[in-house]
Amino acid sequence: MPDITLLIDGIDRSIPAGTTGTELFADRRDVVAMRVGSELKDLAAELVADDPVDAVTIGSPDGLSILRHSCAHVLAQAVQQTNPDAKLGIGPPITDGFYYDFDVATPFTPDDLKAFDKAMARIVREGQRFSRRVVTEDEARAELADQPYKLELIGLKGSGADAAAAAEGAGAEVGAGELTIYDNVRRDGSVAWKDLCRGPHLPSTRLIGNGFELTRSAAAYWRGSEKNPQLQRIYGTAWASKDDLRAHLERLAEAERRDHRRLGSELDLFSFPEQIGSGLPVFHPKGGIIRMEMEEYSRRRHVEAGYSFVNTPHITKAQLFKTSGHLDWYADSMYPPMHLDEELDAEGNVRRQGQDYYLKPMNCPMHNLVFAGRGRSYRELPLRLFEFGTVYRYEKSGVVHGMTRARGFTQDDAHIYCTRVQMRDELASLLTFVLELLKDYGLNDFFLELSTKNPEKFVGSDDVWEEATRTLEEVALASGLELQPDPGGAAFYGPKISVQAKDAIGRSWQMSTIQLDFNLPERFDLEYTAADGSRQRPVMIHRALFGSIERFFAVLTEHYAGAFPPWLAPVQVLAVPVAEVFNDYLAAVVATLRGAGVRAELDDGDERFNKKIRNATTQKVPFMLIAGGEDVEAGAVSFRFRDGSQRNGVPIAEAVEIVTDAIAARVQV
RNA sequence: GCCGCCUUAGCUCAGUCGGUAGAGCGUCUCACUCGUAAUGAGAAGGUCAAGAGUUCGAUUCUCUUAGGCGGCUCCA
Repeated sequence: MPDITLLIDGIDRSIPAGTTGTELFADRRDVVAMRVGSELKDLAAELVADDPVDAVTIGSPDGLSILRHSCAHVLAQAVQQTNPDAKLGIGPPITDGFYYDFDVATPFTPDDLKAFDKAMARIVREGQRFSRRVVTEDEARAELADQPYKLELIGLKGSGADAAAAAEGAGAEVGAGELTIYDNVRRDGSVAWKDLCRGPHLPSTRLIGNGFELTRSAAAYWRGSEKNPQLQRIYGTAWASKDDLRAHLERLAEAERRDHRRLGSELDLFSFPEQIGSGLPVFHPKGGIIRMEMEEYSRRRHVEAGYSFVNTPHITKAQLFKTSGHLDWYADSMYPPMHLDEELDAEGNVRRQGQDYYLKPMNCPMHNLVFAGRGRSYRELPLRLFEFGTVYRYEKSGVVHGMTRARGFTQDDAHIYCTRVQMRDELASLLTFVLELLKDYGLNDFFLELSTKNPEKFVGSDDVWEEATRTLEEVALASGLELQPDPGGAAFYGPKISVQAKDAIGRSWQMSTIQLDFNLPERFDLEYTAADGSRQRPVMIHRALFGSIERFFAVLTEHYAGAFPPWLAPVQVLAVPVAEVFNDYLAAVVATLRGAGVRAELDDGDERFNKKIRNATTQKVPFMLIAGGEDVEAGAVSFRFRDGSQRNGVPIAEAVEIVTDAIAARVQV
């Protein structure tokens, strides 16, 4: 057989024609697939000249996706073993795992999942081979006659529609090019199961090993649309090894421990009283202090940055939201109106027309009224209006989630009115301002996302869009941060940059947004007088830095795992006497600290010393100040820090300085 | 809004195959108190989420409502 020459893992090699990946990588057990040119393929594929080949190892991102996808097939096989009537939806790999959707008469129970887990382990041990087979559309239809959802996917492909776009995850079933079915072949050659799938897959189920686990089941709409039937989705996670699985589960446990809803009640920060209503938080004293510090620092920085402060009501007549367009577009997610001031005569006829009042879902219309309150000169621009504005949105009951998705929340909302010429500088300084401020709160790892025009849905002229988008992009690139495009992701009224921050355990959160608006200045007919005396339309920039205080509070709580840096900590110093006789001594130290503006408390309860240490530790107080006989004699105190380390015999004046310095520098300790 | 699960003391959770309930932590009281993560004893605390139904009897079974959790959809 003639040899062919091709680039294998970057090295030119000569191999016999017809060689498969299996043969090529026979001595590399961690290789589960290969990348041929730009395409991922099964190891069983034959190699041809010219296309460079790279090994895909099971631990690589591609390898893990393949593992997870194969694991989804094993799940589906397990489900159909016990439930042959289950109709198959789609089963793609996702971050950290996979899912598979099934149409079944009754939803799955946790016990079902356990049973599937066991059945999957058996299938894995059987070492079934994944075998790829090209079929024609007619053959596929015949084989999958009892699988309506698969037939629908075939139909989508046949119609030339992009199946991946038509159904999220469906790209895993039918890709571009030929239709393929994967057979799961037992060692004796019999076919255990099959599924319409583009692949690639692991060579054998055995490679899945024991690094997988089914995690939950939930309903999901077929092809992601509320109009379609709901299927039962089973989620699982899968890793290259049991150790990797354990590490993943430990990360989940850590996230669970940091959950702001849990820490919020453990540290007595906030709650959601049922009597008030879903998604409407109340802040307790300790959470209230944190929030106050967050706001105070933000206010100070905004003053320094040349912002003007405004305050606007929570409720307004309907006309304002007709002008802004909210009632046309977003009435569904607004609280319904109260109808006021209607008067009826004795016959029940309307004598005086009533008025609808709405809770505000956004602050911008109010700020526009401030702008429009009198004639504006170009000399006033940029005019930056800032407000901690509380808004109310009637979120669907299923989406309310702690403080990250509430129904009542406070935006640190600013609207900046500037000329088109000023737009670039304003955006550039805004982005710098936003990033600097976020860093002061302890977030350091950012990336940006640029949402650009949706050609189907936008207002404003093309050239303004283009200029604004180009400006946003340049400003974003100049920041040196990673920039991810989000084509078509802009709202209809203007392009947007969003700042995403990664927290201490690597999760990213969307924080600030900076958004151009070409719509509201038109709707409110906003104008300023230019230097030449002409009336001009200002450019409007919406900007929320925290997004919402509640959400930012939640993110910081999870980022710090409740151990806030001293400047934010509700109790900054807890003084713990070694025994009761030192209460007075420490009370004086606490008074000194309070005089220096420190939130210091004395634990003069009748717990024993060790218990007090423990209490302060579980409350995550940054500084514990301890005093006993030795300290009193020396006119000193002893520190115990969060990590358990100590610094004993510190003179009181120095101790106060240590604490006040840490607070002023906003450092973590 | 949709699907599933859940709701027992302030918190975390046992329990009752239908006969009105327990623990730990926390709270309160008393005693104890000298060096870095839990002193001991006692007490209080529950319309078993709310309402309706079935039943001799419901915290337990059924339905409705509210709230929560996990997804889906949505997120100006």
